[in-house]
Amino acid sequence: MRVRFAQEFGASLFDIETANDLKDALKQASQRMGFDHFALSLEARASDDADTQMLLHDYPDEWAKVYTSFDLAGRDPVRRACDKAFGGFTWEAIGQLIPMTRGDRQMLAVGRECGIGDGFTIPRHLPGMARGTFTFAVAPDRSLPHRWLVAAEYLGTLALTSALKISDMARPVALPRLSDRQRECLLWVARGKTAAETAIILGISSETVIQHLKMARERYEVHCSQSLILAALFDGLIGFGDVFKWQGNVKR
Amino acid sequence: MRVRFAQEFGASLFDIETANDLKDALKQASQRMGFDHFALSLEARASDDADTQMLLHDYPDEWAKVYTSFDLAGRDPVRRACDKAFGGFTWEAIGQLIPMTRGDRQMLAVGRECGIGDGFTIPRHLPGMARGTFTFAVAPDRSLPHRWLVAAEYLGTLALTSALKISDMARPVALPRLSDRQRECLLWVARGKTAAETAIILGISSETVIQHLKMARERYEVHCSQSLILAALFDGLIGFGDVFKWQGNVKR
DNA sequence: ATCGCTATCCCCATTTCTTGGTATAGCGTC
DNA sequence: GACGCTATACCAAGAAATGGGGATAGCGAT
Repeated sequence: MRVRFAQEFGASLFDIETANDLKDALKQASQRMGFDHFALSLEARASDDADTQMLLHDYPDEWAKVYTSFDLAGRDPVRRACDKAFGGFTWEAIGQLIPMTRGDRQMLAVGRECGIGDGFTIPRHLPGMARGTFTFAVAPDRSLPHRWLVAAEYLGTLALTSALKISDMARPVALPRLSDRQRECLLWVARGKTAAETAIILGISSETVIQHLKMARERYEVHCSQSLILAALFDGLIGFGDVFKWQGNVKR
Repeated sequence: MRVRFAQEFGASLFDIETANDLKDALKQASQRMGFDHFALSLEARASDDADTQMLLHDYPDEWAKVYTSFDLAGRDPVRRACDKAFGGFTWEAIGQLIPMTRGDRQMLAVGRECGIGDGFTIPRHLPGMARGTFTFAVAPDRSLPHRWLVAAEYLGTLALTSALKISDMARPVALPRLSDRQRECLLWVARGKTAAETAIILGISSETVIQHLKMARERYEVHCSQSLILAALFDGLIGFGDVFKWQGNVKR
């Protein structure tokens, strides 16, 4: 029965062509499945500054207002957990994915006061293209319809696929290209070495290392090494394995 | 019935602790669901370490031999399609995701000759950490059990999660804990702000920001902000979403 | 009520990064 | 050969980070 619903509703998503239609359909479906609210968030890389974000939700106004006006996105534990999970997770299990600070717990509590209780969030990522999340949530006095989570995982994915299609965000951006030397310097800096140390390791002048990093920053259009490292990491140019493994000890 | 199976089998995955047990369980489950074969592939990001790859499958020996000996992974259309889809896709629909060359079709044909017909592949990616795929396949003369795809999307995800857990068991127990303020400062620095700018944003003295960062570095036992950011990112204390959403009008 | 933790603020010396230049040499293409 | 691109190397000024000292106040728990 639930599988049937998921398949039929999923199929209907393919015909949807506007964000508004998608929102209405998702609202209906989420309530039909026993959830009180949904939220779809999609962020994509785009070549120019076209619209790169899509946010559809039927959260209480109060929560939306609090969330945006208090800059809560930056400390949202749900967002962080999304970088740690292959699939959907319930909010009560976030503590198993990431360390929860006091502020994190407080934020969830504020959410409850605004009418958002427990939730089930499905994170999805297309490297170099887009990232999205789909959340099903219930009111504070209710519990998640666990029997629907299997269908939710499926439908959340399809909803994000549909949103991606609608927003025409599917165009990948040309990734900045770094030379081997630039990447090598970047990697050693990411490992915590200074430019001078990197110079010794690579057997070149420290000025040259600085120049390589300078060029790399220009290509990524960032102005500090932190941003450069994060961008390269996000794009897959370097990986955590590259950074941590050389340290030998498996501390992390 | 299918949801029930997905939930029960999914729950059983949490207790699995070795790759062999996982393989046996997946083999059983995939056949129970009407598939003939499965394949799980997980690559944790590292440049040159064998331990960071996991490949579990029950494909025919012949296909596995052809695949590896001809290094077909580099030109596998299924792998390419994985970079384009948020969720599971059937192989017959690959043409809608990526342009199919003659070589692509030929490769699928070779697969059929080796006993692999149609398939349903679920791609998953954790930026900077890992990438994985889970494939359910059937023999050439059979068709995919479409009613099971909803459950497959769910179980494939859980299987990858389980594989990640298994391969990552050397994780340290006690993660350094940062205070909310420390994390907040760290986050703004990761976003490319200087300590002075962060101070203005948070409405505190720049000396205090510096102090918070100092403490955070001490707790993580690193001596530079780069290492601090990477460690916090790896541990899930901050996330890519936290960082990039605030980079002006998002380039990334 | 004391202890531990946190948040806030301050000073200083030194190192490192960032940005703006310039310059040489090699390599492949047109 | 001229042109564009890349890797290499150097200089200088100013901004920023790092590591070493401090101090006060609040808050919750034992």
